[in-house]
Amino acid sequence: MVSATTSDDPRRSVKWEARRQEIIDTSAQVFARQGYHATGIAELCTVNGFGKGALYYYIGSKEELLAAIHDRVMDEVMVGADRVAAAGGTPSEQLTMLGDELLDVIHRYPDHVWVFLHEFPALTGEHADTFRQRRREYERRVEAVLQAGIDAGEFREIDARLTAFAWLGMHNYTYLWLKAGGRVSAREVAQPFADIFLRGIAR
Amino acid sequence: MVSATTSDDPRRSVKWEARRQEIIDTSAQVFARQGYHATGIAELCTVNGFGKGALYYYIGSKEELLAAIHDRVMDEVMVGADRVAAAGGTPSEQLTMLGDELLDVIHRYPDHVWVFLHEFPALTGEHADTFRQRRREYERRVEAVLQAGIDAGEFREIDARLTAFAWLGMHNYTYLWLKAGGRVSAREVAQPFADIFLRGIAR
DNA sequence: GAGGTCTTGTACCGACCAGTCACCCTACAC
DNA sequence: GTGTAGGGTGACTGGTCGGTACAAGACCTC
Repeated sequence: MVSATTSDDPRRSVKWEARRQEIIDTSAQVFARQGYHATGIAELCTVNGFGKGALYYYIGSKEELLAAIHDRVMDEVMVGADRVAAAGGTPSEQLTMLGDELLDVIHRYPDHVWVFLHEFPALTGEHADTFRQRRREYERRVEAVLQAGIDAGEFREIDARLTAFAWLGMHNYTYLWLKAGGRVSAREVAQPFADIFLRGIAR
Repeated sequence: MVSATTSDDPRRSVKWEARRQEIIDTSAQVFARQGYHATGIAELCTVNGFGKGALYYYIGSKEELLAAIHDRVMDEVMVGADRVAAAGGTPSEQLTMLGDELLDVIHRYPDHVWVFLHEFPALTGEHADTFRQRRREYERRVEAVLQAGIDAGEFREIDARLTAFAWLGMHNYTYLWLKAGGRVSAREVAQPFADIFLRGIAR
């Protein structure tokens, strides 16, 4: 899974990349709090401590910044899914691990995920296409695990696609209240969620 | 549950109320497609077939229009919850009915629900307070049914609050693909969802 | 210190924003 | 015929928007 975040321009310095990442992370916080459209470039300049010229030197455009936030989330989610696939195990174990990984990302990047789930319609053109494609790919991974469980007789005869959406909704919706440093850890949520879901679809 | 949508100004004519409702519904479609901030008043004028003056004659302000869309959804959801409470039955039956009602609203008002789930952070002041309060009230209803099931020994010893969020996420997330006139009906989704969830939390 | 590249602040651009205002049109009452 | 009120228009306002141009400072290499 090649990262879509890293600039494909090798001429940029390491320092440039680092600053860009910082701007992406800081801006994600602001977008999460106020919304993408409600946040002006001037405000992003203030919170990032740059003038407009410097900011645009790093971000290209406002939408590119939004796309970078999306990619940051998708990168993490996909890396997690790859780890799960590499680990192997039964479909039940795979699904449990997927939940662990997904909630871990939501827990570690609450602002990025908030932006991701709220502002994705603001992406246009190629950005929108790329995003939809990656999101769809992740959904298919979940669906595939469910289908494998059905085929193996581990899960009952459910609609894999519909059930995948149920699973995704249950987990993604935690973006509203699951935060790093909050009352509960990612694992403390993932465990009971996996309990409910696996019992729910077990043969 | 008194509706918060209906204007509290009794001097307005029936015709005025009807036109206002039409504008709310049409605007919800546009907001759902493009986003609240990305949609200008001028565009709302075009799609609704009014000049600016006439539009403001009905909506008061852009945010009031957004609030009206939110209220429309919450009204429907709350009416559904009241129906369920009035119907009685075991906690399992109650939860099943709540799912039926909720998905029915999402199915019938996909645009309103989309706006509701994406743009609620754009509400400010009193609008935001009212909305948060009503939303929280619905969450507590779900939580209460779960707690009743635990107390009755019908469900196992789960965290009612956490489980309520799981249930809400699973159902609310259908706003992404569940549409009136679509491939599947609300009931066809609610049934397997209830299956999964009730098995998942059964003692 | 010369020359070049990287980095940055600022003035500025045209477009668009939500909202207002003075005025008009039509229907109906008397 | 005149008065009145509900319903409607669209030009206009002050401000903000995302984005650009460009001069100049900072820093590196030789």
